Amino acid sequence: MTRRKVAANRNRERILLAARALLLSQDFSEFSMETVARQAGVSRLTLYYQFKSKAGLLEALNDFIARRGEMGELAEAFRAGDPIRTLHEFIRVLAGFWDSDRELIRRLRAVGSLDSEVGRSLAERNERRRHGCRVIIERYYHWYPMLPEPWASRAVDTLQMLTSFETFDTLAVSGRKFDEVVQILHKQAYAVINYTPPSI
Amino acid sequence: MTRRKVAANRNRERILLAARALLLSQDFSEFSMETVARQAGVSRLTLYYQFKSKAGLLEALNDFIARRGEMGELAEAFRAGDPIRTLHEFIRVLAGFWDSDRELIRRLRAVGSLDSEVGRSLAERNERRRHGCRVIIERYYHWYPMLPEPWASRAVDTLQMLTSFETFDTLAVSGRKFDEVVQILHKQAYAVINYTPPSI
DNA sequence: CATTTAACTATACAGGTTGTATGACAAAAG
DNA sequence: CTTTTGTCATACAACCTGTATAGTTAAATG
Repeated sequence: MTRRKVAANRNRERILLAARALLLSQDFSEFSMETVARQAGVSRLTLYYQFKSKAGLLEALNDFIARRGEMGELAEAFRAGDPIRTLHEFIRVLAGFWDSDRELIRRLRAVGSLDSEVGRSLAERNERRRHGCRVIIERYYHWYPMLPEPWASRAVDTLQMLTSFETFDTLAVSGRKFDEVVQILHKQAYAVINYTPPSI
Repeated sequence: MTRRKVAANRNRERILLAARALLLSQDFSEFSMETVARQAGVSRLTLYYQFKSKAGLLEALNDFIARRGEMGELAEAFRAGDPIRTLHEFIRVLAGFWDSDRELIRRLRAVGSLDSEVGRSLAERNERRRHGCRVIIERYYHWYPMLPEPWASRAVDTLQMLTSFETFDTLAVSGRKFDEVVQILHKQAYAVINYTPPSI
């Protein structure tokens, strides 16, 4: 990594942080290449040089917040032997990620619904989560083989819904504490796999 | 209702239909007052005369699709004596509404997350749905009084999450048929109130 | 019937946006 | 020492929203 690239990356990060701050401030109309550049203390053309377009900047911002977290903890969840424990951890880790920057994620998703270019990069990450859901259901199916096939596919869809950002957000928006939201999600997930928790 | 108002209302409707069509066409960037006016065969200034601003047009569009449907069927659901039946119908009617114009609703909600003015009008309707959820849980609590209080409040939140557009949309987006989605929602709602359906 | 009013339109404008073209510049890399 | 890379300045085209001003026509009103 050359000295120049290091400096450039530091600049990139400053820009992304400025973009984040402005995306959080009340109205999306305030979010323009000009204001982001000014807030980052950088020329507007630098943004175009680094991110090519406004959509490119938003995609980069999405990757930026997605990369910190996720990977490590999620992989660990899948190393647990018990599929119930894995399910438990999977939900908890994802909820933690959604909770880490809720307002920002909500706005990024909104932009993704309106701009097909940004939308594609979100759908990609969605697909990875779906794969996680499928693996969990398959493992559970292997452990407790009383589940007929049409059921399993439905379970995957339901689990994906329960682990989505939108689900977490609508639960959290009514003021619930993080732990309570996770408890609700766990209980709903039990219903998906017809599991009755031992205690209570 | 004067003859003039009738003609004006017909124009309003033409504009709203044009706005709907353009909001559905791929990219939100194509949605401008100019293109909407052209598609409706009307001057751009007529839009400002009728809706005051772009946000006003989007709010009106939201009211427009919200008014057809909902009211009648929802009220009927609450007339059922059995709270389980009411819950059942409540979910089915709302799902039907979300399904009636999914793409459009998704985009309108996205705009609402980015524009605080449009957002307020969406939050209002959300509050009405929340009230419905509360009534259902309270009725159930009255019928089957084995539910302690912290539980009931949680049930309301969970039910609101399950009946939200976002929940329906993420389930439907994976290709499920409407009836299947409703079945999934019913099953998850049973988990909320710890209800076991009589026949498997 | 005469007059007012409501809905709509035409033109023009101010101030904002994105994205590109062109060229310069300094510091790091080779 | 020469080249490359990241940044910046200025300028521009083509949009956008929202407003001001004034004109038109058909319906409502007295």
